[in-house]
Formats: sequence, structure tokens, C-alpha cells
Amino acid sequence: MPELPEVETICRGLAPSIVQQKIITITIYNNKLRYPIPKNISKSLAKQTIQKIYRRGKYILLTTKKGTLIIHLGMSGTLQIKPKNHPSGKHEHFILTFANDLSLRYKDPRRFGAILWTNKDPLKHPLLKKLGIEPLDNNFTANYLYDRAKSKHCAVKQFIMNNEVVTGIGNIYANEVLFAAKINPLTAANTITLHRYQILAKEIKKILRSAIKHRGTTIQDHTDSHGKQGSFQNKLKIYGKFDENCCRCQTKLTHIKLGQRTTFFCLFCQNN
DNA sequence: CTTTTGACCTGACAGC
DNA sequence: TGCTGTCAGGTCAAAA
Repeated sequence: MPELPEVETICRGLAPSIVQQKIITITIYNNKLRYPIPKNISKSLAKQTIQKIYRRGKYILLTTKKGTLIIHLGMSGTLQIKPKNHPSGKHEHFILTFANDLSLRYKDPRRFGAILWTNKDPLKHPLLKKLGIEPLDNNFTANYLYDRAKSKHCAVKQFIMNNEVVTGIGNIYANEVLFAAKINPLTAANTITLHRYQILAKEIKKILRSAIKHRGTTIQDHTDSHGKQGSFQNKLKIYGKFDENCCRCQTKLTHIKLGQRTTFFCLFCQNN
């Protein structure tokens, strides 16, 4: 479900409700996520106060004095703030309650997400340590992409979706940025010129920033921490456009499978 | 080393 | 009202 803009939206929405709040209860309804929720997590979190919340790639990090709660939403995960006595719903697997009588609820029907704990530097956690650069970081540039692409013969779409190259770009935004940059998603990453990577890097930043501003893309179930939907789905130019014409040239759009993910493009505009 | 494939899950929807 | 097949904002390990 969530890519960088959705995860960022969720983090921003959660902060006012949970930062500086003391955890009162920890409830695990189902620990069978992508990885089991660690058994000792209740002990680790007990009576801790959330110091800050931030994002690395698609991971959400909640820090406390004793360590860090690492959350990944997988395909279908959401984090919601509800009154602590609100009845628990289906697929709410993990709930924290706080001194302010609010609760943080992790809901994930498909259970592809993860809830983990570390008492070390979370950025050095095995799942996070290999993550590539943040696309909104100033050091994310055309030159960075160009250099990293040198050994990559794979399709450019798979290259920019590779979290070890750059984090946070998933299927929706990969399709959107390549359409904006007029690059065919099948182009081998190592054959793209520095000039085209300049355009691509610029579009990645522009589109991700815009999507954050619009509070993410709601196709099925993305909402912020208070249940509010995003609106970037209204700005999508290519993702999900089956049997539609290109908004730039009116050519009928094409969709294929690339690495098991549906890939949309315009044969005329993205014809390099 | 890079690239491809299968696996992990539930729910929604189309077609019979 | 079923049943079956397909698809979905992700990503890891194993195989090639």
C-alpha cells in the first residue's frame, strides 16, 4: 500500500498524538506478520515515552529512551489514532494506549508488514542498513543515479524501485515519474544518459513532494492517522489507467507486467 | 556480482 | 449464492 508520500503523511499525522506520550498498555492480537512481533516487545515498551517519530524509506521509527519501535506497513498496513476504548476492529494486530487516552492501532489485513524492536541504532538494523539514499535528500542527484546505474542492466523502472539504490519509490510513483520524465520503463538503467537522469531526478523530487502535499494516494485503503484519505490519486497521469488515452498525446496507453508489477506507459511519449 | 522467481496473506471484484 | 481466477501502494530469500 504505502510508498514514501503515504508513510510520510502517516508520520506527520501521528506525531501530535503520540510524541511525548507515555505508553500505558501494549496489546498484541496477532503476532504473525512478515516477521513475528518479538515476544519481549511488551517488556521493552512498557512505561516508555515516545521521544520522536520519523521515517526512513518506508519504515516508521518511534524512538524511546530504551530503544526504537520499527514499523513497516507492507502492502495493506495502516496506523490509526483512536480513543483508547474504541472497540478493536478486524485485522488490528497491535495496539498501544497512551496516557492521553488515545491509542495507536496497527491494522494490516495481508500481514506483509512488520513490527520490530531494537535497542541499538535503528538505522543499522539489518532491514534498514542497506537502504539507499532518500530521494528528497540533497545528495540524491542525477549523478548519483547515473553512477549507481553503471552496473545495472535491469529496466530503469526496477532500478528506481530498488530500495538499495533509492528508498521509498514504489509502483505508483515509479510509473508516474517515468511518465513525467518521458522515459520508457523498460530502458536498461545503464544506457540512460546523465541528461535524462537529470530530468528523472528532478521529476522524482517534484512528484514525491507534490504527493506529500496532497497527503498521499488513496486507491483502496491509504488514510492518514486520523482516517482521512489522500488526494494525489486525482493527480495521477499514468498509474491505473487501463484503456485510457495519454493526457499529453492521446495515444492509447499501454500496460505490461514488469517484474510482477503492472507497468503503465505511453508508447509515443516514452519511446526512447 | 546481477536478475528472476516464488513466497508470504487477505479482500475485492469479474465471470461463470 | 456460490465457486474460481486475478489483482492489489512490498520485499525478502533462493535460484538462475
